[in-house]
Amino acid sequence: MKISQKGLYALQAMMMLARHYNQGAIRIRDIAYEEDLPEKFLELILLELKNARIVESVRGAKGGYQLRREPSEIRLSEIIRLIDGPLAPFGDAEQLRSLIDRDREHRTLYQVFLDVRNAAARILEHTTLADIVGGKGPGSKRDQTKKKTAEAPVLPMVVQGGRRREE
Amino acid sequence: MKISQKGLYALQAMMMLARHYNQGAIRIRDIAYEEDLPEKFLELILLELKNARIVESVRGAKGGYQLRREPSEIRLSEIIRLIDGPLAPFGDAEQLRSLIDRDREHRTLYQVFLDVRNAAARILEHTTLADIVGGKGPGSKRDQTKKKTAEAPVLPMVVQGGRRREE
DNA sequence: AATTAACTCGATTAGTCCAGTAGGGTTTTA
DNA sequence: TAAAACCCTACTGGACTAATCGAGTTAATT
Repeated sequence: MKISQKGLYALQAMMMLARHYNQGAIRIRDIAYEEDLPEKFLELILLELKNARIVESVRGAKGGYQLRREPSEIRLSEIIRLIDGPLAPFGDAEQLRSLIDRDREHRTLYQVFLDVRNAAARILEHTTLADIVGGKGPGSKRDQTKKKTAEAPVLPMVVQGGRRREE
Repeated sequence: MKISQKGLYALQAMMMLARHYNQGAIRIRDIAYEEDLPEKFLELILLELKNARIVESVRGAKGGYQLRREPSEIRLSEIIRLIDGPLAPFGDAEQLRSLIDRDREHRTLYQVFLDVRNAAARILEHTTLADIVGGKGPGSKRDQTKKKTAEAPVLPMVVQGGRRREE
């Protein structure tokens, strides 16, 4: 999974909206100015987020954009999937599972790809906007203490013969 | 990090060379045929792998390609970095660390990116060709125990009436 | 020595994606 | 009704992807 410039812009804009949650709609221009993003490009991005029902717009004078849900209810994975596609490093999870079933020669390789996508998913599904804006709320799991690595050990162990293995 | 078609070809070719380790050089044509890869394209890929000193070539009649090291000494991360670049989902690890230091507004976001790249690195640095071809080999530090664990689904994944995306 | 198998490598190409711009159109508020 | 703001389609230059082509070099075999 690759996060594009556009994906980064989307996340930055969403972080800003999360910081101003419940303070009314914010104009594209203000988001663009404060986050230093190209205004017209941002417009496109917010439109996509609106169509995905993650944000909502208020038209007319005094209009702008705001989140449709609490920041703690918006996962980073949702935004990234929308803008940049599946989390897997190759194809998507569904496809990888199918290849693991069907392609005997390469299933171990695809299993590694799936492990990588699961590791990414584990992080991005559990991190919400609230977690990264110093936000409120339950639903958040990230602890604020400083440590180098937060994730559970992931040891890839491929047993020849397509044996199942631990997470 | 995104693995391209070219990256997949590289990994497949390397798996094949690993399976025939110590059996002499193998012709591009044979690799292409057995793995069903475009021959001329594969030629380019093997050239890159040769310049990176991961494989070596034998010229002339009876020539071909072979690994320069044991399969257990070749990590998937090495091949992927060569063909498809850094493992991080955005930029590279170095750059992310720098952004975490310098960009106060977004450091939490970049920290998540770095967590994702570390999770991927943890897997890909520890998985070698030997691990995925059922090879011989010690040399890799994965533990040989197998535990039966039924697939851990990451999260039920809540879709709020939004656009459907696979994965 | 000639032949031939095989790698080497620069050039080219069609298609797609990325990042961003342009410019009207529509809706709402004052 | 006029201004503010979002809505939406179209376009573009550049980079990247996935190849292909073809001439050149090297080495083994006859």
